[in-house]
Amino acid sequence: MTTRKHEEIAASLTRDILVGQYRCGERLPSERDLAGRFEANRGAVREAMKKLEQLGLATVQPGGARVQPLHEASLDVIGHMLALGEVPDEDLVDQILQVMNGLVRLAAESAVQRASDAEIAGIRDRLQPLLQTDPDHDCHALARFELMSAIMEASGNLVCRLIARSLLEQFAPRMVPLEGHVVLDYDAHREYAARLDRALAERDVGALRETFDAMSRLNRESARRAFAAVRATGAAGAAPTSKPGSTS
Amino acid sequence: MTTRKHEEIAASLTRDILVGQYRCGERLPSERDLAGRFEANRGAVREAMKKLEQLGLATVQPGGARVQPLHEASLDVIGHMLALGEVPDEDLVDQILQVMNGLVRLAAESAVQRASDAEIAGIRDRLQPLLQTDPDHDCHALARFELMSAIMEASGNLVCRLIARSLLEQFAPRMVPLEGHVVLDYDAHREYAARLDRALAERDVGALRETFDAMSRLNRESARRAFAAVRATGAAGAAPTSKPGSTS
DNA sequence: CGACCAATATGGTCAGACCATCTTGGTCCG
DNA sequence: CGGACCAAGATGGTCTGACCATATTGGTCG
Repeated sequence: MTTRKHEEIAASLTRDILVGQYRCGERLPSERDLAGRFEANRGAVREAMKKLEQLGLATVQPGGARVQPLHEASLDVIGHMLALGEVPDEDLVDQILQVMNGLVRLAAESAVQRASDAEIAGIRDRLQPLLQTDPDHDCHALARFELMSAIMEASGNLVCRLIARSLLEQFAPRMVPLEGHVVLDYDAHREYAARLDRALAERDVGALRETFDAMSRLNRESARRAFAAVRATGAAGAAPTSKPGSTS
Repeated sequence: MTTRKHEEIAASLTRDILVGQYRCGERLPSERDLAGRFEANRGAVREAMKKLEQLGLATVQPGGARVQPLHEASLDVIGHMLALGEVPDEDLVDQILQVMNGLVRLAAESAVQRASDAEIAGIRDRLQPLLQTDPDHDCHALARFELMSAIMEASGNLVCRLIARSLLEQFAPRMVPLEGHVVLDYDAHREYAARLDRALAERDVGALRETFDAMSRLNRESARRAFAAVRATGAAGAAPTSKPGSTS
């Protein structure tokens, strides 16, 4: 292992806080204390505390560091929460899917209203792979990702892009354990892609919204089935039930 | 003097990057070089670089730090971008409003579908101040904020909450210069609040969506007018530090 | 019992050094 | 002449130790 003490310390403390080892408002051990426990110098502990503060999990002040309520944390905690168990928390994944779908919908609306014909055409090009009878799993996933990226870029909404990118970066790596259990309804995707193509061509915001809402339901249902499949196979895996939505 | 060298350095570098002083992909000066320029310890420069990396504005690697494309940055850059000028960028504010409105709409949908009757009642309670003929500016703003918070909490969607909170924390402080130029249509707000109240009571998702979309248009238009007002007054004056009477 | 104050603990900062790795520039071979 | 190769310098990463300002803590005094 690459002697990166501060990462090890930060990961340990992050996990301890997220699973409730340290309660909200409680004081964390002092930096010198932690340095002793982890057999590291105080600089390493200090960098770890900086990371905790950046994640919004704790506030570091002269006199001691205190744990903050989860709902005041940074968006970046999502990745750590997803990584708590071997399989991500299903409720949290559903929340992410809802937000992601909402953001893409918003971006698509902006794109339809703002983007040039060339940009719209670019999006529709990315839509072509989804219109074909192409059951290849990876290609389909890649096409969906590129479609989303194109929509985000054409939306001209930087805020939307930043959030979606951040969420996706934390979300995607943790979905690998479920990848094999996802069964997509390619026919439905093809149908929605066709509707999307038409809505884009005619710049029909209403149809766009309806289609994205339908795709949202499809994606969430698909994830739900994948979790059910994982539960059915991996009965031994025990995930600590840390519910999002917490104290006040 | 804050004597916090690393904050000063980070702020300076952040600003330089955001205004295009350093172009994307370009190498930043070395830590030792920057330490010399800012007459600071390398540790301070190092902490500043950590901050830049956390903001997603630069990647620090052995061999040098390089500037990253803006669309790969963290959501936290929004606050710095808003702070670039005396008055925030209008387009960026509109993007934020769009995303915030979308998030609240999503949260409200989730709340209507998931929350208990007591929680829905709690939201409707927060709606009461908006239903009265109460032209007080600050009270109205506070009521809208609390309504949003209640909806976010009742949604049970942690992701939504974290994003909205982060956005609001960066957004709200920068809106102070425009505060005095915002003219709200209280009648329209009252009408929408009534529709919202009805939609919540009947858990009518369709009506909820329509109302939030209408409120989104109202808020964006309100912001647009405020910017126009600022441009009209600030064009001649040098220092637009207007104090419109009441302080919070 | 409460207010006050000193001793202690804690985080914040700084300085200097060493190490692993990347960059850079020259050199050597084909 | 061009490309591969290698050594020297530069750069970030880490560690050690120390000092300072302030918050905490516990005792003391009124």
